[in-house]
Amino acid sequence: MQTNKNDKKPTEMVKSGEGMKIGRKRKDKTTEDEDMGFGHWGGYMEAKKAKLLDQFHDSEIKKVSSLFEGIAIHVNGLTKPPLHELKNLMAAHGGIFHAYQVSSTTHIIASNLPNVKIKHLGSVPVVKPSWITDSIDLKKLLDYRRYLLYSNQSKSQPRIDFPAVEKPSTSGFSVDEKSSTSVESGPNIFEKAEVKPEVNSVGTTKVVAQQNPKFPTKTASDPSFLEEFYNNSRLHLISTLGAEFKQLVGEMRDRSDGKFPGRERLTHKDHQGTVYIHTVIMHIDMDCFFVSVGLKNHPDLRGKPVAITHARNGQLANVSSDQKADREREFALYGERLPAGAMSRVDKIDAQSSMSEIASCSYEARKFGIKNGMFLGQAVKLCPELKTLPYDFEGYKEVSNMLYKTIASYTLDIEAVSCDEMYVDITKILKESGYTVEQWANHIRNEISKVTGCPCSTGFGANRLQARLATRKAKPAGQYYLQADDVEAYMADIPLSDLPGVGRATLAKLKNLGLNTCGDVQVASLKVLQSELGQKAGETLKEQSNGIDNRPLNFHHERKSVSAEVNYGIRFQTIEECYNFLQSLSNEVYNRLSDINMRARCLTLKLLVRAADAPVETAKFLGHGVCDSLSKSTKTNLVINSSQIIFKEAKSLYEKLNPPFADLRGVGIQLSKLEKNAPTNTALSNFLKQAPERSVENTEKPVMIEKVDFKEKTDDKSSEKKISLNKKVVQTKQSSKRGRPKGSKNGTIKTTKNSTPTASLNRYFAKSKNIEVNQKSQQYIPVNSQIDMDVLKELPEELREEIIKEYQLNVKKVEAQDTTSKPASRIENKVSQSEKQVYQVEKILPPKPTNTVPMSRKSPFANLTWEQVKPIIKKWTQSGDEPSNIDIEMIADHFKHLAIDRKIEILQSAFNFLHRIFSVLTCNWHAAYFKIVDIMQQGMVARYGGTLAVKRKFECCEM
DNA sequence: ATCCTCCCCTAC
DNA sequence: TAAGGTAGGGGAGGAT
Repeated sequence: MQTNKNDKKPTEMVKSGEGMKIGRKRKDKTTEDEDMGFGHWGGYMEAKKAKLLDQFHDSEIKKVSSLFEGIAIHVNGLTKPPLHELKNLMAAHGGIFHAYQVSSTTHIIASNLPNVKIKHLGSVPVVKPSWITDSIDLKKLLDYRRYLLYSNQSKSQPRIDFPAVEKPSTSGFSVDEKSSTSVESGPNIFEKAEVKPEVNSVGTTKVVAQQNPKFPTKTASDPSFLEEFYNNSRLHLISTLGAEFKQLVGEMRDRSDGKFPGRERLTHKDHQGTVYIHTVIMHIDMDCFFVSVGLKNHPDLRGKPVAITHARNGQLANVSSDQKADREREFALYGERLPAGAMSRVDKIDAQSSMSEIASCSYEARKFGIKNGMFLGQAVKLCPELKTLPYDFEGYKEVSNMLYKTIASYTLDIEAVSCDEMYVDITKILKESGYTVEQWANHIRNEISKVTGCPCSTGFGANRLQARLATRKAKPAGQYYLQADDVEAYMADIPLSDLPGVGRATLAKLKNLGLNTCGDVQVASLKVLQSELGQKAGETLKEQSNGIDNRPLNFHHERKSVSAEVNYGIRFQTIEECYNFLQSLSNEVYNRLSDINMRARCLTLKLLVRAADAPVETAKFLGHGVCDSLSKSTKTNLVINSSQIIFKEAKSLYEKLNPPFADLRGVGIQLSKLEKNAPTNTALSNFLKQAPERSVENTEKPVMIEKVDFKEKTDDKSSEKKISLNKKVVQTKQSSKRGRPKGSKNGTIKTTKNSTPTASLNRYFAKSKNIEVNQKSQQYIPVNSQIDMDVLKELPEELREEIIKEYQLNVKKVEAQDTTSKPASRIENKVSQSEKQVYQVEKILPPKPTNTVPMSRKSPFANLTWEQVKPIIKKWTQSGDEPSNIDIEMIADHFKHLAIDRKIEILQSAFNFLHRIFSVLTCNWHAAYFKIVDIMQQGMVARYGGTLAVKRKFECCEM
């Protein structure tokens, strides 16, 4: 329960999910090997780190026996053979592999487990991997009890040595939990571990909660809490799977070859149907997704009221009178905070009711009034014969993948909504195949049903809203096309609750206005709607009530924030526990950030704190109870790209909010203002590694000189003549202390054909040494300001003139020489010797008055946008032999990020670093200088919103 | 006016 | 027992 801190407006924290729930797939320690033959999907594999494609991979494994039929393993920790092999073995021998331990997991495979893990494994036997391999070797399913890693019993109890029970490995053999226990006579230590009826008739079966007092229940104080929580959280799974499919669609579109095997298979039936000219949007949604998947293994329950929950029974045993009193108190408080007119989830439950949430329920259950998100206790009151099924996260993932794979074989005009729902623009499909909407609907629904074994419903319309509302009518297991002519009439009777965006609060407000259907809203005053719901929401509601929806499908999803929050199991007894958890959460959220190769600029800490009048023990086991919610975000524009920074900022925000840690009930970290990380460039990073003294942190200030003293370069005789700056050069400390880059010898530059990018870079970096200084005079001077004809030629005429004028360049044509051994322009390689012309700077810029960045001075590139300049530089870098692999965009991007950092040292380092690179690229120290100023200014202006503060910040940065 | 922060609301 | 996450749209009200 949350309360707005300011207006104390009561709200109820209700998470009602439609149907699909699954848990975040923790990062598999194993990486699946490569592309498994799905050409269409193959490239995605590398990028996704084996997430969604795991299932596809599995499907490629040929089943050779049914040895492990009925067995579902979860591998915990490092094993020999490793996890992925065990996985493959299971697939090959008819077993099931669970990436997470779920309630249907029959065995945990582990080679060793720390105590902390053991105590939370519950009742599932932990078995050594050799059980699997030995069984395969002997072609018999061996009794796992010989392979137990440890005994689940209390240590005081004697370990019983069981005789091996070996069963023939006939294909129909099933090691069902119940049947395997029957092997033993009388009670034994394993019985408790194994008797766990999967299917419960909630109203009748009563299982006494078993809790080993030696192993107190896990809360967020436990280091392994986060992982276990995520492994069991349906909401987490829904979220992460949804995000993954959105990303998947984008990636597939990027990699698509434009061929769709499914679509090609559709026969052109002489185009007997209508040829659709107008856009047709399909909305496709699996019917009570979790239940449908669960029923695949429990066909006996088809047609019965079924719900997916964690809890197995609707009534709790052993509720103390204190607990009952607390519950009543919390429920009352809960009701107080409920928005006026809103439905409560707790008004039909009592102190004994289970508060396990129903993730999904069958249509038969819905007839009793049971809804997704309802507490099991309440549901059982509505329908005592309700059957419950445990979660099967792996199964949901598998079906989701099949669903998306099926649709993707027809089109990639897909907007992923969640793991079981998407919008598809089928206009092209209809046009090409000549199918009518109805023919297509039949076809695709059949195929999905065949492939997934689960029913789905499809709705069609001219926009997403219409398609979606059509699906409502189509459900369950049906299809409906809402035609343009019918929209108006169809909308009138639609209840407002059916509209997307109309949830509990909005519905209550509308109800108070006497509005119940879209028809009501159609004739209501827009002003009234807006004053009640807000500007935007009022407008949207009005439009939607008329069936209007102008939002196009979004095929490419771009993430705007990354977050991780936990509002369950938060019970800290010390501040250290709290900070430790914050650290875990920081790691988690950082991993997600780095998974998508981004960095952030803003961090928000979100806390749920027990309301002052709420009982300390919540009604729901380890729930958050009635809470106030607080949030606070960072105000600096600090680059957030490590878990250390995340933790530091989160901790600092926590200290600002400073709630009593014992009253914490929820913690979340959100990162926003995301930016793409500069793509990693191996050449560049290798280069930096090889020349650490020139890394960003160590580069020196730009060179300065007292007098305009020139002299010929000394490091390369043959190039000296080209350089007209025949003045005395004062060798500075800076240039002399710099390490010599690889590939250069005595500062001379070897030009080698087929040189590596790194060598190239080094070579040119060495050349940038030609910027030399005399530190007495504080003047900037480009000692090596050669401007190639080619460079000038690339620029537009006016710009060329402008540069020459602005820089007062008296360019002089110099006879080309043999320069193969000179540190001259990299361009010479692509210009024939006779054509080669090098212009030289004869007149140098006037002395710079101060050592600050001359803001008023215009860059030679000032009239060009960066976008215009980029292709020019790109051309230089791409067409020549060198520096061939420098990605100019990457460099610029890299610098933009550095440039917008507030820290002056970093800014300055950035400047120096960028300057070096650009000097190399342009062979024009001065142009490079101003280009960088531009880039950095752009970066800062973009970041700081063009305020005066930007200029001040920039100006005060010593360069 | 416009932006930023701290919420609320919604969807799955 | 129970696993109440996560991302995005948007608004109120203060800061600039």
